[in-house]
Amino acid sequence: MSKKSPLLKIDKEEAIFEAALKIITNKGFHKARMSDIAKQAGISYGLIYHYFKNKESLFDAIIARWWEGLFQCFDEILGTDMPVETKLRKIVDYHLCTYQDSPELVNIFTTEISRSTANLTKDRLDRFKKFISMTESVIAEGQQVGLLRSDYKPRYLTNIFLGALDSFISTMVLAGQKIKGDKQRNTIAESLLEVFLNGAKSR
Amino acid sequence: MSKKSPLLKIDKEEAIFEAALKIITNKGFHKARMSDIAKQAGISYGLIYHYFKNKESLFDAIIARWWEGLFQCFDEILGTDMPVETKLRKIVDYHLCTYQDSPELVNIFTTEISRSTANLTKDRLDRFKKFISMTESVIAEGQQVGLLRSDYKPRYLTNIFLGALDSFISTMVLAGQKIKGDKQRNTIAESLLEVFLNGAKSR
Amino acid sequence: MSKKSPLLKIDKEEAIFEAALKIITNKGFHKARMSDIAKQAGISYGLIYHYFKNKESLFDAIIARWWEGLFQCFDEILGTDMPVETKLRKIVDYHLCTYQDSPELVNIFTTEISRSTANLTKDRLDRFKKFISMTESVIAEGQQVGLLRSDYKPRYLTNIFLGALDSFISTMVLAGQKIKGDKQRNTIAESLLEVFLNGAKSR
Amino acid sequence: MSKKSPLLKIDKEEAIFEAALKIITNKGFHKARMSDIAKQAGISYGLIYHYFKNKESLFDAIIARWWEGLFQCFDEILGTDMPVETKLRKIVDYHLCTYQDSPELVNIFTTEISRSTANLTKDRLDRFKKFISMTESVIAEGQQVGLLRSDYKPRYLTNIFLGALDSFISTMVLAGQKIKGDKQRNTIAESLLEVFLNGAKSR
DNA sequence: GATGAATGAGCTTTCATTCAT
DNA sequence: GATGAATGAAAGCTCATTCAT
Repeated sequence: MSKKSPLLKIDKEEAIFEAALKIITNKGFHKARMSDIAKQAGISYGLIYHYFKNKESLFDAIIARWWEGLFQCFDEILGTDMPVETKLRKIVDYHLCTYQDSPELVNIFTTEISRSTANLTKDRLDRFKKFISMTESVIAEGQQVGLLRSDYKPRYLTNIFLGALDSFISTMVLAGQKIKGDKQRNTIAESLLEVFLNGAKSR
Repeated sequence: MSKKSPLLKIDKEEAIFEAALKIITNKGFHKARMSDIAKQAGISYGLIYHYFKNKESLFDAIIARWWEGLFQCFDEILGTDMPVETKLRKIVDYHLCTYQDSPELVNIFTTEISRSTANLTKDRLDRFKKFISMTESVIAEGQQVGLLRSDYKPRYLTNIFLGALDSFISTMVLAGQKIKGDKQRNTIAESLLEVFLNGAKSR
Repeated sequence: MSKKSPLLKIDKEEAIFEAALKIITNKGFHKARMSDIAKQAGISYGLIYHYFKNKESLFDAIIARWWEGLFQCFDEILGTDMPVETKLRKIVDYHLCTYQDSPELVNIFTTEISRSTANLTKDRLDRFKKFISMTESVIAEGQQVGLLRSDYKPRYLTNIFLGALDSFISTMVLAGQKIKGDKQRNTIAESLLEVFLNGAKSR
Repeated sequence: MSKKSPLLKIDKEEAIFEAALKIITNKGFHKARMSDIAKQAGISYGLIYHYFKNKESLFDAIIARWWEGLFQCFDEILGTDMPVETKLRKIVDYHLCTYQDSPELVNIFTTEISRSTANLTKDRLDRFKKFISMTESVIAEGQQVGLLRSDYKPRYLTNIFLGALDSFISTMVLAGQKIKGDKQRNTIAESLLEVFLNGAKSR
């Protein structure tokens, strides 16, 4: 990149990663060219293949980063006795925080995975289902403890919960909006949760 | 009458349309080949170009059908004195009914337009924004008449509403679920609306 | 064409012919589409194939008309005792008169045959060579009777003669100029001939 | 040094250039396939696109080489006090020398540009007109200094001059003739000029 | 005769991937 | 590690030609 301080191996891989994020966000996976990514990363395109097997695996690496963070989030949630409200709040926070840090990562997840049947491999779908069902287990717990109404299937409430969350993010993605600071992030999280909890609360 | 009841002109165009719906749903717009579509429609691929200028305009025709129905739905809603609940219900119904009739159409809208920045042309984005803002006007009306809480921006509530709706559909799309009959459709519509209205109700 | 007076067979063939002239002139043989020609002729494109075997033979028909006129011109020249100046003048006149009547015909001959190796079939080349050699025989006759200098090969003088003639026409073709009336045609013919005869005259 | 002396970058581009010259000469621009050119150049056809944007620009590169040489020739002519005969001789020489070196280049210019309205873009036509008018300025100078007769428009004499020149070359092109050595080239140049100067001389 | 829907070979162009240097 | 020249499969699109009506 710069003449004076050449990137270390790990930095270069990261540079490619970031470049891919940006390009895939802008053009979509199919229209993103390896040469675009290389140019964005400031390297020759042949070099990408030293760090990533091919375009697909570069894509997988991106998706993996999303899932790793998310599943780690669930590790801190599942099987604990923290209140259901807090668990849901943590799920919301993971989405919003990641969006704050790397809107592109969330965008790619939203556009290329969570909505696209086209890019779905077996692996990707499995992880997606796992995510849904882990969320559903939190919702179900909420029904068991009497926080959420039990007259709807947990899957329905899960859909509504994740849908509202996803919609916020998608709208911001489409509009190119950034979350400005932690305060705005909190407002969004709170209104999201409150409407959901209120709407779905047991009575 | 005829030996094997050949398709009329309009039917042939419709056959291509349906084939495109199916193929694009399965493979996504970019991986969908014109030759796939032709094969699915049972015609030679050169013929597609008699009915549609190119791949893009075939795609546009698909999207147009979605928007036409939706905007017609809004024509019946906006500027009338029907209750806000009914208006929201009609929006939900349009989505679910269309999904019932043609899951592929809804799928394509969901995956290729409402979530994808890559396929967004100016025209497509404009229609999308129009849709959001018409929905928002219904939500805002709900706030004015005291049905919905006014301490959130109408745009927030709109996101939550559309997000929940969209999520239901996306989940069904991903899982390949069909809506089985009008009864199930009603159940979904009602639970969706009730949770939203309850969660967002003024107090 | 018109509802009231449908074209006779011969007229329709002529209409196609004229349309082909115009389209090929404008776009060149390769870019001229049969559908362009049909549209120009006011008929459906399938009908062209009732009158002409295929695109190539339509092209041949055009070229044939040129050659027929030209060879008829030579029939009136060769083997007669008319002065060489008159003979040359007749060759010039054929070119200019045809250009006056149908600039497109001359244009096609000039651009697609007399200059293009690409469109040269054996047949076409043979007729072209025949044309050159008949002209050369007139030039040679001029040398024998002492009108033209004999220290150059007849082929050289032929080239100069035909080149000057061709150049006039090509320039007019490129510039889209028409010959305005017989008077201008005469002026051109005379200056052409005078310069040539004077330059090539025996001394 | 190297195992089999691979072509340098510049050589490879030149190889494609030469291959294109040959193929376009044989088949014409429209029938010349990129794959033909690649095969002729001994490379894969994808590689052509590393060196030339597309077929059109490969064509333009060919034409550009012709014009560059020609306009350079005029640079050495215009605005100098060299005799008009010498100037005309230099124009003739450029054509004949180029033909000697690269008959294909001259052929393509002659067949695809100077005679074809089909391949004429605005740019190409402009350069062509520039060429005509620079020649005309030399002719006009000849009229002013009393070398050439002034009772004809300079444009007429220009047509005759360029026509004779062009015709020689076209005839050789069509017949596949080569200019054998400088001596033959001189003979052609001299006879061409003498006939023209003599025919057009002032008296 | 007349139409234009239907066919499919054939072309240009793109771009992921490889590999010699 | 780094480069970018080289490859060639793959896809969109065109259009001459056929043929059922």
